[in-house]
Amino acid sequence: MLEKLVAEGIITDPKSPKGRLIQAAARLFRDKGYERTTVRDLAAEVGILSGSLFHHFKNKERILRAVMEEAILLNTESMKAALAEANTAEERVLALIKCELKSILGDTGAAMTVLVFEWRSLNEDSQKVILELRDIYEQLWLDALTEAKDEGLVVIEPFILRRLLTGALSWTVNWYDDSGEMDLDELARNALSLAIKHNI
Amino acid sequence: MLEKLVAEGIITDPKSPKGRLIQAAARLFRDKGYERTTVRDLAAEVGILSGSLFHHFKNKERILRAVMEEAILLNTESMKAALAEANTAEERVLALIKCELKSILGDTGAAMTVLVFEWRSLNEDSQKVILELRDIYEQLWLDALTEAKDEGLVVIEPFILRRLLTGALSWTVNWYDDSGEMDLDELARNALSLAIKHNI
DNA sequence: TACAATACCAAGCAAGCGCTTGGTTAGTCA
DNA sequence: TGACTAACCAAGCGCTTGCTTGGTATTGTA
Repeated sequence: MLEKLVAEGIITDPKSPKGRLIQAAARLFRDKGYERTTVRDLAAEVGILSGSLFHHFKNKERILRAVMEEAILLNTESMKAALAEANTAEERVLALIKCELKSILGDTGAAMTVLVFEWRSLNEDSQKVILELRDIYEQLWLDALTEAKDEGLVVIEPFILRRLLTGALSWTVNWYDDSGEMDLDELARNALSLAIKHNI
Repeated sequence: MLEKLVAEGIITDPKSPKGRLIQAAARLFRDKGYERTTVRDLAAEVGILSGSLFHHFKNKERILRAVMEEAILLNTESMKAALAEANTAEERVLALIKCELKSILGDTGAAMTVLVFEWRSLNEDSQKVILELRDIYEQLWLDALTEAKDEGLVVIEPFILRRLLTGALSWTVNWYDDSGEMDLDELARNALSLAIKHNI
């Protein structure tokens, strides 16, 4: 999946200098926030001097944009893949929940957290770019939830439900501990039970 | 309620210079973020020069702390009041949801948003102080949700449910528009239906 | 082996930052 | 009236910030 996107030039190779910089930026932006992270912090993290960053990106904000852009592109693809393997409406909703939780709590977690919490640090142009990518991503959610609503699995309006779920899921980054008792699948089932009325 | 807390010296009078500064800081910190808000921004907002801020607070971080401290104190009191008027477990959960939504989307919304999203800008000491106040606040939630679970209204473990709800509710600040079709009561009922199994 | 293109260094600039200092003004109350 | 205090000004200091510039290694390709 990742290799394919790298080969297509959609995502920067994480082993390249630029790719490693994007990864490091994601971590630092999540941990310290975009504003508190200096270009010197970023450079030190990949072992270069601060001025050398600007060989890879024209300014600091573009690094943030790259982090967000690649995160959303990658996770849109993995959601599509997960949807393709689900057979019922409920399975599709659960698949999306698992996918989003994995993206938030797993390897791309840093970037996803940045995507959610550092939005306002983007300039107008960048916001437009990311927004278009988000729309594609969100449409996958809306389609699945609308289908679930049509089948009577869900009572809340799909786009309201999605927004409530967005908050609930993205907030997990602030409390969920994957070394604790509850594994990610169980967390996903709990989240599913917010959305769907089971008859147990 | 507010007058009482002001009279007791728990909350700064919002009409005093210091109180107006806290209010303005809440708005600016929400809109621009703590880091992006300069002491010059803060001072200009209340019509003084930047240096004069430090007559009221020893440093910028203490302004953030004051914003958070007063927000949580005020809203803990209003939650207690709302709970006192509810008669069943379900009513109590709904009361807390409404209360939290009001605090996020109403007058204290700026401060509550700051409380949720600017946590890491507090230093260690301040985090401890605010954490103690949060514990009191969260215990009100846990008690209500535990009661609901005991009565079979809820299937998820109370402290997991609370955390999912925290995210869902606090995220509303990013999308809910009170001039739109859905009023706050309906939003609260939607949120309640995440938590509680109805037999409708 | 020539030669770009890529990746980086060394040094530092201009602007903005939080905060300090010493002093002034306006209001309160004995 | 005079002592006291809360609120603020005027000026600027020391530091950090994002970013620039001109040059140098390193790498891939023919």
